Amino acid sequence: MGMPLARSPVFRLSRERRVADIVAAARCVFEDKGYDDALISDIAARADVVEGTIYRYFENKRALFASVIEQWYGEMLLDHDEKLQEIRGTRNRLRFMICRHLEAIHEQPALSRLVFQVLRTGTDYRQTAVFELNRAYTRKIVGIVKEGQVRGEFRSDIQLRLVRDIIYGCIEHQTWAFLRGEGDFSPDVAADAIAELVYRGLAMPGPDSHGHERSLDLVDRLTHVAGRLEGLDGNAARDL
Amino acid sequence: MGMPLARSPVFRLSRERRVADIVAAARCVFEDKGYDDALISDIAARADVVEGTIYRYFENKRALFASVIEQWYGEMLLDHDEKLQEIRGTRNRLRFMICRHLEAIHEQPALSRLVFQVLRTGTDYRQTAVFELNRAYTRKIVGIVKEGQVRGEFRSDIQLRLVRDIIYGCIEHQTWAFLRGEGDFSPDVAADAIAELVYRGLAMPGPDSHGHERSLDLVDRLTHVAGRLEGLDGNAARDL
DNA sequence: GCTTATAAATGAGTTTTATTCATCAGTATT
DNA sequence: AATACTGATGAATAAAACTCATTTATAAGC
Repeated sequence: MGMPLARSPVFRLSRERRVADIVAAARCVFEDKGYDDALISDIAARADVVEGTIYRYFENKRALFASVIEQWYGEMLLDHDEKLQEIRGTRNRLRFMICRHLEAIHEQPALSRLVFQVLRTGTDYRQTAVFELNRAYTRKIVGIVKEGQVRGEFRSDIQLRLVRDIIYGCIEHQTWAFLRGEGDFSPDVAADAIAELVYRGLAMPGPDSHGHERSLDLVDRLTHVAGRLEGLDGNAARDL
Repeated sequence: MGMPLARSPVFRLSRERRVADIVAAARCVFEDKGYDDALISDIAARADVVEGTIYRYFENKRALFASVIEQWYGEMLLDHDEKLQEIRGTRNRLRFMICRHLEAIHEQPALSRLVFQVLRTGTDYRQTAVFELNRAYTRKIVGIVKEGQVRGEFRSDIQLRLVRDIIYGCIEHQTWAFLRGEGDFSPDVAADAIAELVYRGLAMPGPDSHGHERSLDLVDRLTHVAGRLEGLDGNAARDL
């Protein structure tokens, strides 16, 4: 029998700190290896711990991955709300939401793909925190469409769920080629096209509907801009 | 050293027959266990062969899965063409395609889910036979829309790719809850709703009233100016 | 300062599965 | 009948997720 090997010096961290380190390491590894090829041993090495340590804090690989995504979603949703508040007009608000989603995918293709591939396909998806975050996010779109209905821009006989599915589904489908690494796309251009088509599909029927909603939209924007020009404080000046 | 164990009697089949058996067995197992939980040993047992035999005919688990899906797609596309030929009218034809896709998902939720989860996410998807079959399928939708444009029912300024993505994306998104086993849906009802919205989004706008051109023109100019003044977020910035 | 309880961390297993390979044995060919 | 061919076997290998008994840094109580 050999005598016990000397252990490498052990650094003990608080639970929070260690968890944060592991999640950060996992995020890197998942990003550049995908889910299956990301090894727990890779993650452990990058986080400067041993494999067993990871299982002290996470039930399994999937749970660790879920934590990574939760963190990412949290970051994203933060600056979202404030920016949306500044946007006036149904059309612009709709376009903003669409564009944001496209941008998120464009900036984090690897993580986005994994959400679609790994997380959403699980039967336990509804119990996930990510599911809840997603709901909060999609509720905003639904809210915007409702608003449009109240203002008389949109027909009131459309199912809100359907609109949500059209928007998110289209965005996703449109980005699949990019997510597989086949070429690039412009979130701005794509957002314009999608918003246009969706808007038209929802708009009130009638010969002048298109012009009508656009002028309503414009009145909003001009009101907003006029307010800013009238104020002409430091903020507005910077923005010009 | 022990003497060699007696082998179970060996049944030798033709290559084609054996492959067919294995694919059939694999399809069953994938259907009720999903991809990860479907073991090669399960499949081998159901096909009455030993694990090694499977690797004689398929490079790996993924390739076997791809074969299963190919077979399924093949079956589906067969009766598709003839039925479509009987349908008259752009709107009906569009609705038919949408409904068919919804029905396929409704009838084979397990396989559908696996296509989305396993096959489409792979970087080698474009090299797959399934990819080609999918293209053939989507080309039909594009064809119908083009036809609609020629007949003057649809606007001609819409991107065909976008229409395709809207339709498929929406279908998919709408069926995700079902695919995770949360409740049911009616392909017929869903098809109506989707077809309606899409049709409206593509349809030619109604005739304009007098003098409307001018105000539309003005709206365009003001919109542009407003965009420049607003230019605080990345959205409006593109107008500069 | 010393003892002791707590929980962070280790690293050597265990288990589960896909995959490989040397060998065997029906079937067809000469 | 001898030979080549190829379908089939099953034991072995390998890769990775996951477990656990043990160790030890840190903090709390005296």
